[in-house]
Amino acid sequence: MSSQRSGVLELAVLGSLRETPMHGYELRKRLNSLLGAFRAFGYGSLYPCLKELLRQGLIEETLPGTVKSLAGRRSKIVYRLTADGKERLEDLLTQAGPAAWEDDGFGVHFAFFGLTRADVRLRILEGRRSRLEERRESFRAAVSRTRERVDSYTLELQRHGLESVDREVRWLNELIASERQADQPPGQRPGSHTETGNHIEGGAAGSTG
Amino acid sequence: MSSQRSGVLELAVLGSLRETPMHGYELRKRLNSLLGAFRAFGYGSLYPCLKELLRQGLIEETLPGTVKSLAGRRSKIVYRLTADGKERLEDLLTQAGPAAWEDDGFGVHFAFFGLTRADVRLRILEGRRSRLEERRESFRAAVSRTRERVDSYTLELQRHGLESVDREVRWLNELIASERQADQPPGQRPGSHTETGNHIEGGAAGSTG
DNA sequence: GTTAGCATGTAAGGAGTTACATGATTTT
DNA sequence: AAAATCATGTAACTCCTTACATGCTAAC
Repeated sequence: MSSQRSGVLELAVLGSLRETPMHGYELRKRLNSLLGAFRAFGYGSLYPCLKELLRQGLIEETLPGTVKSLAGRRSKIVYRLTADGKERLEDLLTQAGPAAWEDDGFGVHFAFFGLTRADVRLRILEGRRSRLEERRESFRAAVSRTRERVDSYTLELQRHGLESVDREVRWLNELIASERQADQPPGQRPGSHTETGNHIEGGAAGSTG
Repeated sequence: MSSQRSGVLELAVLGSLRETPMHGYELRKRLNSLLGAFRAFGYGSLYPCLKELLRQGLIEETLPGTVKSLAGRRSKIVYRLTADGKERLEDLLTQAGPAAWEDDGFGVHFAFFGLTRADVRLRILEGRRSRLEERRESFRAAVSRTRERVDSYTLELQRHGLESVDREVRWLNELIASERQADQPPGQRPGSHTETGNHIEGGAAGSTG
């Protein structure tokens, strides 16, 4: 009701505002285009979240005009991170616990990998992989356990699920290898991974379409 | 709290109990092995749901045959569908609305395709495909919109998402083709655009039932 | 001068989850 | 007889969703 303490939204909002101050409406569009696959938030989620973050002093309103020259438009409230908000974001980005391995959490964390420390990135990717490997094993067990007692749709569901999980594990393997390789040269710190830094390209880009 | 009116759990529980009467603990294991990829329910979800279904008269308790002489205290409660429960299940299985196209809903509906009418199966598969095609388009839009302004992780996330969605669309295409072929015998479908390129031989069409 | 879309919110509540509590039965 | 696991439940809570309400403003 009154306190959105954790969950994916807070991270998504803080992460987005860190890069670009925005007002709520725009934020929602950005978020939903960024995370399209995983989630889609409504205003009913966003505005209460912004309100709560404001109350906690993690973000602040900046009246239009002070930021970019929006030529006198009013009734827009542009939010940006405060110092506390940046600290909080750092905390969230550094938390590589189970929440970062579940479907939603992983998607959001990955979306902000650009702001995340290299060692944390690796821990999240590996945690996610373990999580999926568990799932894969339980799938395999299910398939072999129910091989005869089950109709063909159930079987197909499990088969397809198994294949999807398997694919994602391989994707993660490539990402992890890529991260490790980028981590090899001593002293290489993130900061400019635009074209030549620690990009992902080689591994995961199958480009088969 | 007190009423689990809709949602995936009800369908999952009714569908499972239709095939085999069970007690809660076993039901949970079955469910989580059946749906492993999509969801995993805890007892805190299941027992309240069973309680509510009982209250609605959709399921009933049946005492296990081997009851040890325990005055008033039963150790296992086996549930099975009532006539009303079967009716309700029919209803749920026939509902091919948006809820059956979202991730969770689709998984559960698909898991019980063996109990679902052929035309409803087709509608669900096609609805799901449309849903994913929408998602794919919004992904494509996002990718081309942000091609230059975005770091490589975000790009990779979108690329991977796009590929996953694409794969699932192809999977659905095969399933739909397979369903259509199994549906052919009565006669040709009038005015349907058959862009059917590849069908799934020995695939998911119900031959094992 | 009214539709369409931008922009901001609130109240109520859904659909589970988490943590906890307890007893029965099987295994060691 | 201790440990493990089977089995059933509840209270409190979380995180978000839905439906609603409102005003501004750009466009036709």
